Amino acid sequence: MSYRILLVDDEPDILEIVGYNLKKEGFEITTAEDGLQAIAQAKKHNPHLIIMDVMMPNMNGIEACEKIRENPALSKTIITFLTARAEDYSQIAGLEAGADDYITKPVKPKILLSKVKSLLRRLEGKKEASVILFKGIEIDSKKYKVIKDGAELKFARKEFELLQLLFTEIGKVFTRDEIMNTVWGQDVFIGDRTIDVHIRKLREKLGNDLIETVKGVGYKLSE
Amino acid sequence: MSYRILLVDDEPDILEIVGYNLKKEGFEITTAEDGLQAIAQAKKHNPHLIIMDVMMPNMNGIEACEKIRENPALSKTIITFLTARAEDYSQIAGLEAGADDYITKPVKPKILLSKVKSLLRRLEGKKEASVILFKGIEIDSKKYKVIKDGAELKFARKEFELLQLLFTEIGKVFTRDEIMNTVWGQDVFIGDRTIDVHIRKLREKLGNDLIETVKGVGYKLSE
DNA sequence: GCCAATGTTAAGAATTTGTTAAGCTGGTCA
DNA sequence: TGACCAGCTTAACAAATTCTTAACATTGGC
Repeated sequence: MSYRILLVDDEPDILEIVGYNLKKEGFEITTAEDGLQAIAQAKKHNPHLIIMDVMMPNMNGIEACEKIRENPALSKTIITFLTARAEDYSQIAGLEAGADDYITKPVKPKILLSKVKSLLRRLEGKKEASVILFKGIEIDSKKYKVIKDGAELKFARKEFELLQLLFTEIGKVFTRDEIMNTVWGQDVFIGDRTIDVHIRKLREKLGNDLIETVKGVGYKLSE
Repeated sequence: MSYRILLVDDEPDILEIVGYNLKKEGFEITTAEDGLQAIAQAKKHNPHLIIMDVMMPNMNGIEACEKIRENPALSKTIITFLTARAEDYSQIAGLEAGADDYITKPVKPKILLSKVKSLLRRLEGKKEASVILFKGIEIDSKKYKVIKDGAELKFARKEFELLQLLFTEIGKVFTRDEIMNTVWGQDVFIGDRTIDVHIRKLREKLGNDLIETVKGVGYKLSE
């Protein structure tokens, strides 16, 4: 049996693009264009996962999420918000509403997929350790939060994703290629300096001795 | 980390179809259109698996396979031929060239996938032993790190790669040609002294009695 | 002892990375 | 709608490191 996913967004374009990508992977897709429809569809199809825009007419995503969470029949449904805010991930209201995760627009197929898969994996019983601790730095990839010495630090999206990548394997050298493919995606071309600039920002916030340059190869977390 | 697969065929159609199917499964795909390209890509990306057509311009698959097999850095790479001959596996010249398996055209996605997966399963067990220990020297190729007697030593890229090569087979003599091809690549021309200089730097850092000169032949780790 | 192969050294070429500031974009808010 | 803003990318230059070379010294096998 394949997983059922409910897509909710008031822009038909988004529904189409995201829907296409998910269908290609074998998921069963249902769609809705506002919060009210979303609730109706959720009841009808009992989806495993709901990907929902926050800003919508009739009823916004937060409210819809709360309503859905009140329904015991849907207690196991995972809810993810789609949000345009690329600023500070952790600030977004909505975890309180019972959401499990966030996906930011513009949606990148690769990231979307890996996220969807990782979310659905929970249903199979496997849990992902979403919090990593190293050198007094705590990364909560579920909440997009970084805490250093007890204080929360703010990271822009690319910065966060880059940091997250480096933390996936502490000490391992990530080549520029790997970094580009993971953070920017396969078919995005950016200049070499761009990665440096992001690394610099991370160093600015986390100190100079966390990230080590391996000249000619890439970057790594220094142990 | 996902598996890297190198696809080699002179027909772009094949590359596209097969590539599409493999990407869908989460593999990282690189492509090449003849034997020469294949060798270059293999060196660059160090794929886990190479799926290669036999008949190609510039350099055919058999030759390319032999070349790749000569490269110690690619010793763990699995090579599979794509062949139109549905006759008798044993007839096909090529196992001698070091190939691991055959896939016959026309390629059926399902069969391809199950074969690819079964081939890659072989690697699971071996799981890149990325750390080698010898004479109190520890080399971690993932982390680009060398530890001698507990202390970490710094190596520049070429130095590290040269050292890494020597460690791929302890005691084996590596000729200057082998060293050049592996560390510098096929089409780079450097003077003879260059290798010496790098060897010297290694000796400087690791002691004079680790690397032995075999005059007229090359270098090796002394046992 | 001769001669080709290798060792050594330091200089400067070449490459890679760091830094800064400016421009662009897309979203937000009045 | 338009001004504003944060985030991303780029370009240009600076700095740092690595790589290569050339010139000369030394070695070891024949």
